[in-house]
Amino acid sequence: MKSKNFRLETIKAIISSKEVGSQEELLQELKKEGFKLTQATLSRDLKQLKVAKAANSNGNYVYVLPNDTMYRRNTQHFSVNELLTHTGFVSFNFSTKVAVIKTRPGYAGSLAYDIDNFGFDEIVGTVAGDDTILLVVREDCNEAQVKNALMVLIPNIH
Amino acid sequence: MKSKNFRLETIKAIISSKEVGSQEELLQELKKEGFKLTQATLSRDLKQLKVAKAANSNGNYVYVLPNDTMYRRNTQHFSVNELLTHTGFVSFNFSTKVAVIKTRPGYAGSLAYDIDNFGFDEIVGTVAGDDTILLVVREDCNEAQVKNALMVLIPNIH
DNA sequence: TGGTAATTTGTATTATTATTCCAGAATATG
DNA sequence: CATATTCTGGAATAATAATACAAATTACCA
Repeated sequence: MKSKNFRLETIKAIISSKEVGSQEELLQELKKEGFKLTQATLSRDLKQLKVAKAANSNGNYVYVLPNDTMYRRNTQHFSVNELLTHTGFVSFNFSTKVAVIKTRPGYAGSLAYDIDNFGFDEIVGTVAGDDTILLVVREDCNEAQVKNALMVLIPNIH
Repeated sequence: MKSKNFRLETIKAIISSKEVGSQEELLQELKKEGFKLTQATLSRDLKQLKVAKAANSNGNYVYVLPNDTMYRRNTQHFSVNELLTHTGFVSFNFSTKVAVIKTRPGYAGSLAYDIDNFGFDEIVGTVAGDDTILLVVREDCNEAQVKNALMVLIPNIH
């Protein structure tokens, strides 16, 4: 029981201390630590550890340790479209190149994040509190245009 | 600029609502939503979104959305061995099938987690507070055995 | 508006990872 | 101790995902 668990611990330790991009690479690191195993076994280990591989901000793929939030799913089964709708949106107001979106408490951040991420041409930037988002609108855009654009993320904006 | 961002949003929506196990599968879902694209493009999308793939508790591989904690690395560069050592361990005491580990404040949870995960035969279960872990020890194990076993995780336990 | 730069995409190919089959070790268990 | 269970390597192979390259599309600016 010792050897395997120790190997798994070591894998976690390696992954959490340095960026590893492939199983080959990880095998090398493990070899350095005195382990001898094949890619097949490592693949099994990673599966058991639920280690994931994803791109980092540098555009490299790296292994990452799992955490519970990763696996959280929207239990309520909405359609994809409905899902996109559940943004906590409450109201939309416009005033001279500044738009204000009110959301349900706590929703402002994530909605603003989505808006930022979407990269709307019409929107210069956003600032979010807990239930309010300020949108700075591009000079040559009007309320209708902004509303229209946001409809992709907030279908019930009208 | 619209089409792609909308596709990315949809990918996130799909992944966060159902378990998807391969890019092929995800392509099908996207097709259902009216997108037409190739595996190559999807691969690039997933890279950009930093979507990860890992095993879930059912032994299936699923895509998971990234979260910041995933990418946290131990910046201080310890050797793997040193890393395994930094558990916040402070002291170990034993009293009739119950062991008590004191840790530095805040470390009890993660150490207990590691202990649980290791699956020591000698340990029936653990309960952790903020700086204290209670270990319930198997009837036929003594202090030395437990200490010995734990040494894998806490090299400086002696 | 025309033209160039930058981004996005598909195709084809390569790289990487998961799994299979199987037999032999290693470990647990009673 | 004997048997059952788990683990592993070896050797492919199947499955999956990443990318080089060129074409197409879109953004941007004088």
